[in-house]
Amino acid sequence: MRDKPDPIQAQLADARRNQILDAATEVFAEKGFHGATIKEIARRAGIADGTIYIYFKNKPDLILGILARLTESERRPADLRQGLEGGVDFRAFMKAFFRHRLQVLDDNLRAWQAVFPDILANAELRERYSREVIEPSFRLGEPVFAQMVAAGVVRPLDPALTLRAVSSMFLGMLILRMMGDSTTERAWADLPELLTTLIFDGLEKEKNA
Amino acid sequence: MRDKPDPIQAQLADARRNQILDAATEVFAEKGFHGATIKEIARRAGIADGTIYIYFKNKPDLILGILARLTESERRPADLRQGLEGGVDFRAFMKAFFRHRLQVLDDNLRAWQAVFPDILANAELRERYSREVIEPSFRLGEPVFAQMVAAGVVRPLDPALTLRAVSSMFLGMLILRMMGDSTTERAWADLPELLTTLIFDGLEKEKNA
Amino acid sequence: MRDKPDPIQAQLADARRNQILDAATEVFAEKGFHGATIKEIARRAGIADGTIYIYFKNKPDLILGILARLTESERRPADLRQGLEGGVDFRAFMKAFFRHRLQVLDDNLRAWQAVFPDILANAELRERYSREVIEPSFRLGEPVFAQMVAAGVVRPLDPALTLRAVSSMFLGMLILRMMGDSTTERAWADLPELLTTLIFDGLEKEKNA
Amino acid sequence: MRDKPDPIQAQLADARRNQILDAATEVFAEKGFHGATIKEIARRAGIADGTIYIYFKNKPDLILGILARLTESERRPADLRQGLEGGVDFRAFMKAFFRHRLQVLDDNLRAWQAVFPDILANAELRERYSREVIEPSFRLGEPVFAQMVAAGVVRPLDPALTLRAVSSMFLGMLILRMMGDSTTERAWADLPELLTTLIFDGLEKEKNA
DNA sequence: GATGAATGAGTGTTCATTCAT
DNA sequence: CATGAATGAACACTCATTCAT
Repeated sequence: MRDKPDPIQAQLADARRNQILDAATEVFAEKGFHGATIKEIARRAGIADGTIYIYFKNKPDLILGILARLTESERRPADLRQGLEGGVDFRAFMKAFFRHRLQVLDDNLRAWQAVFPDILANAELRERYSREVIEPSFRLGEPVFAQMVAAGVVRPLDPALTLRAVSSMFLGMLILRMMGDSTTERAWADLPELLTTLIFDGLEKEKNA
Repeated sequence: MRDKPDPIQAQLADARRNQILDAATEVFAEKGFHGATIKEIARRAGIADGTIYIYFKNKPDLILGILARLTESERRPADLRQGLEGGVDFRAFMKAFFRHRLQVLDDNLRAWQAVFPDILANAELRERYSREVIEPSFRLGEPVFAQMVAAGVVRPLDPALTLRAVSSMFLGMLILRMMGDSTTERAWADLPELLTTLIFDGLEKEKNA
Repeated sequence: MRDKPDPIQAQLADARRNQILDAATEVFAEKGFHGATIKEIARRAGIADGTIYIYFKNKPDLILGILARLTESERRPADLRQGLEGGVDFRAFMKAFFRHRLQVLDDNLRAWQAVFPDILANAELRERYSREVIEPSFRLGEPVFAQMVAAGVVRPLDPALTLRAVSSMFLGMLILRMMGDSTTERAWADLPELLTTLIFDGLEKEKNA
Repeated sequence: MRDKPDPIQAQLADARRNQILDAATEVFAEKGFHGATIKEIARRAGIADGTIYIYFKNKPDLILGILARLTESERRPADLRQGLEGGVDFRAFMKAFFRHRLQVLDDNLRAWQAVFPDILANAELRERYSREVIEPSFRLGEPVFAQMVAAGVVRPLDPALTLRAVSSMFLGMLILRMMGDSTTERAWADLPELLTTLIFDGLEKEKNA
């Protein structure tokens, strides 16, 4: 009644939260935020409607909950040692990094599908996500890229814009997946190689003959 | 007394339709499809609620109307002569093409913002758009790219995937704009150059010293 | 410009009114008063929506118009000479009268179908029809029946009630027709004989052996 | 904790359903199906609008609900022993049967008023009611009447038609009640006797002097 | 007179949210 | 905590009616 119950209760509560968020993710992904009803989410989670409101303030809060799990999962640092053993090969690092990003996107596809349309549609959510996730992420990446330019590893391009262009490519591929493009889905495993070639080497043939 | 009225009526009706679609585009872009109410759209268009239903079957039909205007506008062929004078320089062509695409995206930004979240959220719309716009567009581009590979102009990459990757980059940049990213907005005019360098020349520095 | 146009105009106007009432009768009969729309009635009459409002104050006024034509048609006195030639046979008169009533009901079936449900549903119409048609009709019939009782032609039953009972039978048969009962429809021609036997002679077998 | 709740819940739900149907019957009877609003029905039932939709799919479903209660109530078999004690007097049986039918009609007057206009107006409902109630009822009665003809108890008339004629009389009297005819209302108790005389003995005076 | 585009009041229905049990 | 019946605000949509042409 004082110390013990807490951790157990907390774990149970956490399990419930995740159970609800799983159901919400499914239903949002299938029908969109507005097409989904609390009733359906509760049914899918195997609980009563009202129970959802014990764990979440309201329906939009479910989106925030999914988004939080999502950003946390995306934030988990990659283990990029694979493919980087023996030497500071930037091309190889890039490919490993791309592979990791694509893997994470693929893992979270349903969650993105659940959350992304509403991020785009809802001004408040849009600004919040921009401010809290996108901008910080770019702010982190820009000096890194600038450093690489300075080190002469990559072509001297505008860091902010280049970063956005490369990120856009992943964003765009994610959306193709969300649109159900089967070609993209089937070839997902080939993307690290292809994108690395495209971005690192360029389309132009036989550059260094 | 029999010939004249028809075209005039048709023109008036067309004007009304566009007036309504303009208002709908604004409101959908601001509040999303479900956040927007017919009342607000009518108010914004300066007409009565009921009038909308003379020109459109129902609310979803407004999205289809916006989408139709959008795809028509996107379909209009580019005049790529600028920047292509004097020689068949593929890099220059690519840049001109990119500039045109970006221009069109910029012109239609509000319409995309109105329509895109719902395309992602709504399975029916998603499939329809995939089938009617995206797939045909890729089907058109793939042989062109394949030809360029065969001609030795570009590196031998999988056409379907490469096309998707490049398209994704534009899709992604569009989404960054929709997210309100000010950097992307400010530098939109620099993108043709940057993206061309990135994709055609690659990130790697000094490839052909 | 003063005298001549009038009758012609009046005739045209009358034709239009009837054209509209014909269409309204059809549509009301098919879909009921509320299920019918002015648009559909106008379309069926081959005119524009607004035109109806030149000839009728509003939608309920159409019901009154149909009802007026109906009561007028029902009021037209029967020519009961057929079957009454040679002698004052009351049974024969009754049968002739029944035949005439049934004929009129059959002629006006569509109009009844159009008008009757709304008479029942609408308190105002109900009271109006009771006051203006039903009650006067009974008030007319009661002394006649009373006279026949006095004359010893028929059994001494309460005139008001007996009249109502007999009328009810026709009302009920009309409703069976409106309900689509095919037996009643097929045997409509046999009804005068049957109803006369039933009411005049009674069910009981072989009364006067 | 598992057995009890169910029956109690079911009973509560049933009470709610009936509470709603009672209110709907009143409002439909007063204003007709289309004149009645869900708001008014809810107000009359002392509940919120939305609650109605927990128990009924939609507004038409309320009519079906009233109709179901009505047909069930009409189906309850009569206890015809009264007036039949001591001998198989068919005339007495008929009178008792008539009395019972009239009693039931009187009991359900409001429900009939609520439901009947819409049965007449609505083709779907009309067919359904014909098929499910009227036709089976006649199919049940016809052989009974035919038997009585065979037994020589009644005059040899077409069973199907005679049955319809007699039923029509009750249908018609019900409609006179619905029309508000005060004479019919006041004399309702006298009807069994009168109708029996009319139908069994016939109008003709002194048949068996 | 005739038209039919425009109007906007009115309503059935949904569904997020609450709260008594 | 869990439930799910009840709530009622909100909204898409219809359609009788009007009126400028």
